[in-house]
Amino acid sequence: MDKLTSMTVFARVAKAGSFAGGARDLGISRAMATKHVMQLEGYLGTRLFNRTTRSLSLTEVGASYLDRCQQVLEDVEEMEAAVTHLQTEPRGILKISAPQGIGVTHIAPALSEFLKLHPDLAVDMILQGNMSDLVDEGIDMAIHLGAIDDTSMIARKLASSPLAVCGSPAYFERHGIPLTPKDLVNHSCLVNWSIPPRDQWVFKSASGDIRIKVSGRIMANVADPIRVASIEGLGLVMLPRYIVGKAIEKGRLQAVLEDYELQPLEIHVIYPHRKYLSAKVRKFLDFLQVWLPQRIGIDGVE
Amino acid sequence: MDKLTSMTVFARVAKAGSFAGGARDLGISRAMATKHVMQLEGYLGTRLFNRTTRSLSLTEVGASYLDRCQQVLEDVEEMEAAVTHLQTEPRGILKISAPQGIGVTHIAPALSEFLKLHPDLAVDMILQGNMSDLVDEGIDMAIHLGAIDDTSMIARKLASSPLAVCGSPAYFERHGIPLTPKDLVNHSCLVNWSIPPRDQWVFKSASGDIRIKVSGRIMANVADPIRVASIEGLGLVMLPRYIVGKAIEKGRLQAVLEDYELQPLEIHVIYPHRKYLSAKVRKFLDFLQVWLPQRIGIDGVE
DNA sequence: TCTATTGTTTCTGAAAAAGAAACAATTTAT
DNA sequence: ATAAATTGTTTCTTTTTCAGAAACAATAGA
Repeated sequence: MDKLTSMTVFARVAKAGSFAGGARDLGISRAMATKHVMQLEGYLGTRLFNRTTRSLSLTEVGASYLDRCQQVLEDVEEMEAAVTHLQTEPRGILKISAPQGIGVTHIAPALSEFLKLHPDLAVDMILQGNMSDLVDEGIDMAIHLGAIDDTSMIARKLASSPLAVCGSPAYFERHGIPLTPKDLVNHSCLVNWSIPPRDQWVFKSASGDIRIKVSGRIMANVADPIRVASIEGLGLVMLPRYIVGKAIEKGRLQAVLEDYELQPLEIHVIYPHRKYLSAKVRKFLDFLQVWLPQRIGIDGVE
Repeated sequence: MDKLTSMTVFARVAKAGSFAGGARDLGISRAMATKHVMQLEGYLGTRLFNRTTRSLSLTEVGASYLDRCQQVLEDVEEMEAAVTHLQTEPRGILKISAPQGIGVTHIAPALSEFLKLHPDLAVDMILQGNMSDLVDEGIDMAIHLGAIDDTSMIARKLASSPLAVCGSPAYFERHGIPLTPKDLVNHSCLVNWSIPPRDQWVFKSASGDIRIKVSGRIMANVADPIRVASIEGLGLVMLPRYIVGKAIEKGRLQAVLEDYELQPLEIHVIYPHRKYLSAKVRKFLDFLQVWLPQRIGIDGVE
């Protein structure tokens, strides 16, 4: 039984505070979590956990072991990162997380092209993961929309896309066209709460920012449903041009409040702060940096 | 395939300079050595060795990996030592090396008694290994006779035993009894060359040390054959009392040159210099420290 | 009380690990 | 120079191990 794996399991169980939790985190069965830790205990000849049938606590030895364990696991990780850093050709699996909208419209096509250049590379794409724990999930990089606050990561700005407030012509026929941001409070505004600041739409004006708290009958954590709902006439949406561009072009949606400037949506890529960056991450970063600004704004969902 | 094992194999192969050599050192087949390294290479996506069918050299990446590898392996070892250090009860396998003579007469009995006290302990005893590479062989402790020079080890003096020059009455009848050390050059002296200073017998006298270079028809690296040969009348031996005591007592051997003082044979135990000492080593050291001085000198081989 | 969840054990199919033998390539010995 | 030995690797087979499903006892919460 791979000792490093057992150490990982042990550390995770300790962190989660339970075998079941640790097993879930790692995607293995409870049975295996137990076995790994037992193996370790057998090998070391000590209990690492005090188990009282339902609650775990680290033994004194276990606590001491955990410390060093984590250090060793980190070292191994860094060692391997250092090696893959020396590679020039991307290979292995690139695990990338992105919001659904841009993920489908831009990142996936970018990846397709990138994969063609690098035959030894594979991709694991996670759309709309909660992205709270990049490193926990083993994610190499994540696309992030809007403001950045997490400082433990490195963020690089890739592009920005203008936002548009829009609705369907049918909707405007029934409810009228808002002429100032304040009018929005009387409209049904469909919100994509995955892009901060969630249910507030911010307009720029000479007299400072105007924040409008909007609400409507649909909220979603991805852009597509509300784009569709908006076309169906269910309300207004504020979405980036790369999502609604085509719909506006074809007249299915109509932009409003165009005299009021909106803070463009910034598109960042964030990745864990590491001493060594693997070739796959390094090269795809560079690739995106060139590719995305070229494509953003000229496309849109059909 | 256990990654730590693979790392160990890789490090050993690199050290040995060949797969076959590394495999021999580790006691595994050449096939496995290859596989372990290949696995590692596959995982890292780089060659670690440049193999030109018959000669090995580390890749640039391989060299960098080796460094960190060794560090990690050391860390793991220390981590586990730290854990076993916290144990109070000896357990696992105590690997101990000793010269054949004292190994059989004293260390083995001591171990028997010690094992009775500690049910979770097992022993791996190596008699008369060349003991050059204590840590390489994974030996926990070694009994050493005579002067100590290796400083990378910790040595603790356990006891000392007087040496006796003796031969069989039949031998003396035929060749006469040596009256001074110098007479020895005309005698057949059977030498145990595993105890330094090999073929020189050193006597103390008022006018300084007298070193006599002796020679005879039998040399051995263990004491027993020359003890037996001496009893058979084949020559003189210089052996510790705990070996020849009984034979002298029973008249099968006769001590000579008793007016000349011999540097007593010192018995040390040496063990690797480690930050953490396992319970099995710690406790057996203490056990021997008490047990051996009590027994040495009162016994002898039948 | 009943239900859900925990840690562990048992069992079974799948996966792998390890070495023996075979092989080509190459060095060393005779 | 020829033979013998040694090297790294591959193939093949046997044995061992691994991993999860299911079952189980124990416990916490509703």
